[in-house]
Amino acid sequence: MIWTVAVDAPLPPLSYEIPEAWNPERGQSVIVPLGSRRVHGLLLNPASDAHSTNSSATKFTIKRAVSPAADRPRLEEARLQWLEWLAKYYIHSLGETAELSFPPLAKSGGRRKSKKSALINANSIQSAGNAPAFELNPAQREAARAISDAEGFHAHLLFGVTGSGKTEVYLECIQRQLALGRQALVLVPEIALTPQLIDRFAARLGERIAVIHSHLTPREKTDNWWRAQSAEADVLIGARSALFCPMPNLGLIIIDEEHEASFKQDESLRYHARDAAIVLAQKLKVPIVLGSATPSLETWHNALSGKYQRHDLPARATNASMPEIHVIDLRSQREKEKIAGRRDNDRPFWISKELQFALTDTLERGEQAALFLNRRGIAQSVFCPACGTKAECPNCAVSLTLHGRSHLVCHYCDYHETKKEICGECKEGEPQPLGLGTELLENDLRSLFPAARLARMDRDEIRSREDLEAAIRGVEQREVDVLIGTQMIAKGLDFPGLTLVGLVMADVAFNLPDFRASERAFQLLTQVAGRSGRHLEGRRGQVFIQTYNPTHAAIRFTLAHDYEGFAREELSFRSDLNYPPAQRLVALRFAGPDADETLSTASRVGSLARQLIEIAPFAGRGLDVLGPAASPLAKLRNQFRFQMFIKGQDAPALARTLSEAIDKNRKKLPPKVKIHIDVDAHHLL
DNA sequence: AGCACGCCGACT
DNA sequence: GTCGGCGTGCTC
Repeated sequence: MIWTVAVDAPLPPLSYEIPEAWNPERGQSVIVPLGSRRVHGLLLNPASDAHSTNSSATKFTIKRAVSPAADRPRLEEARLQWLEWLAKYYIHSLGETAELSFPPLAKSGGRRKSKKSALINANSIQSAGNAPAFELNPAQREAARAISDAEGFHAHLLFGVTGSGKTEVYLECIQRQLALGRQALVLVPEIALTPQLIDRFAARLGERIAVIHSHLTPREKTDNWWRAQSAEADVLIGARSALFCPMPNLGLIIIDEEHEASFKQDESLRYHARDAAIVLAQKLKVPIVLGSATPSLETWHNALSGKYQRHDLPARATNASMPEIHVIDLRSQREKEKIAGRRDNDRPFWISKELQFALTDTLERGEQAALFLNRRGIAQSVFCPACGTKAECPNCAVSLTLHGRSHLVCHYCDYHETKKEICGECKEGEPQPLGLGTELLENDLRSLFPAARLARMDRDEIRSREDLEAAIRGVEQREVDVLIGTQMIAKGLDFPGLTLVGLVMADVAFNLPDFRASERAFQLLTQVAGRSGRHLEGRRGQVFIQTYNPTHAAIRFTLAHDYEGFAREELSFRSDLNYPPAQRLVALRFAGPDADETLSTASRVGSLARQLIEIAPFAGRGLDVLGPAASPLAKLRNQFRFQMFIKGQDAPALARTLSEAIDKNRKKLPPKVKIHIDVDAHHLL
């Protein structure tokens, strides 16, 4: 019996002989020979005789499968169709896509108890039964009811301001599903998968939860996968990859912080977990909830058009008010100082008087503050005042960042060198630091507030999940007065003592050559601001945004707590320029060791794309090809980078056709130039 | 992707 | 003499 089999290799499905005694069925896994190796394969369809004779006429002989894959359960039809959709839409091998549905190791022979308790705090589980029944407020109750009442596929947007208690709505919806004997899947951004979140779920749902994320060991992943797959766990909480776990009774999918960029995978299968989850929910005919205080414009667009049903949580769940936001214009700050002819000697250049006073107040009250800056290190770069030379990475087209007193580091590869006392170019000037980073903030604050206990959270300080957890615990237990951090402190953290947030230089977020920069800046500003005063009563949390560009839309609308206003303005801009969500966008990336060769390859693919647009079925459908042009990060790790964009509703379809054309002509193109197609690309640098 | 095969350069 | 660099081609 001949079957087409999706093999775990970057190849289209291949034909294999499957013994009838195995009772082969679509969706079953087998082991097949491939060249000199043995790989996993997924049975797709029995090949019709006509087909098999046809293809066997073309020189290869069909091999026999080795064995059934003993510990891989059969995938159900809805999941198979979903995998087929994923592979086609994101232009990736079906076999490699299917491979994501299975755990990295073989099933263990029992003794799994100890691992699990290490993951989930025992105290939280114990309190599960007697956790006080949480009183939902009317908005939460109405949202949970509306989401739970509808049967079958429905997409919901839970639009709740920071601190509005979206998690309580999720929990209510989950418990209703569990009562019906179904399972639930909760996807959260990787960074949010802290004990803070898991404990909260465990406290309400007990021990029947499983967790999957990239910081687990293969053994832990495998064990949690089996607990969800066997329905020993009712709820699976995980990062994007958890979507692939074949849960048998899935009744509800939740995507928390759906706007988060980390839901888009940037290599291999370049899927967006939120979009993939929507399609999975459709195939499984189950409801899906997207939650955010700052929805992605894609999601907002779908809510406006009625594709998604919207539920609002307009106020914080506690009695706390939204924080009070102050915008500090750094330009006028400079002016004032010039006029005064002096500046306070003890005040670092990056902190305004207003923010300094607010910090002093907060510390005197015994409350906590957080300073946010989206940059690590001491200084962005060092430059020579005599000849103007800037220290650059020899492997990447980026400047070297100063860490500590004299350590120059590349943030994109592992290159580092020691800062010279005298400029290597002109042998005259002494290289000076330029700009600022979190490490500098920490140093300066240490002298400014010697009594304050400081903690820094960025990629230099926090290298493991354990570090992250320890740092969070430190702030929770009030062992820290001022928290200094990058992106890392922006997301989902809930610290009751935190009443002041300072954004040291908001501009870093929106001065990027990416059409989503403004959206991301707004989300970041709103989310960071949302950490302040979440549990204050009778007084508002304080937020200071320092910027050189106070009229930027991201700042204006954050100041007014006006997501809808921001979305309206930004959507009209996107629509004018044919950017998503008005149109679809596909990025083609070219990377190779030789700039000319890489560019000429990109150009050839570009003219191929333009030719394809001229012919059916794409002709006259408003497709646009932009570029190729050098990427904003023109060289990384000695690879020159160029990119090209396809815009238009049919962009993914054109990309598929283009991909086939590239494959067919692959031997005519230089082998060292890597070509990647990114459907619905998000990172454009 | 992974692996074999094959063709050149530089060592024990 | 052979070890190993990677360019090329193939996998039912």
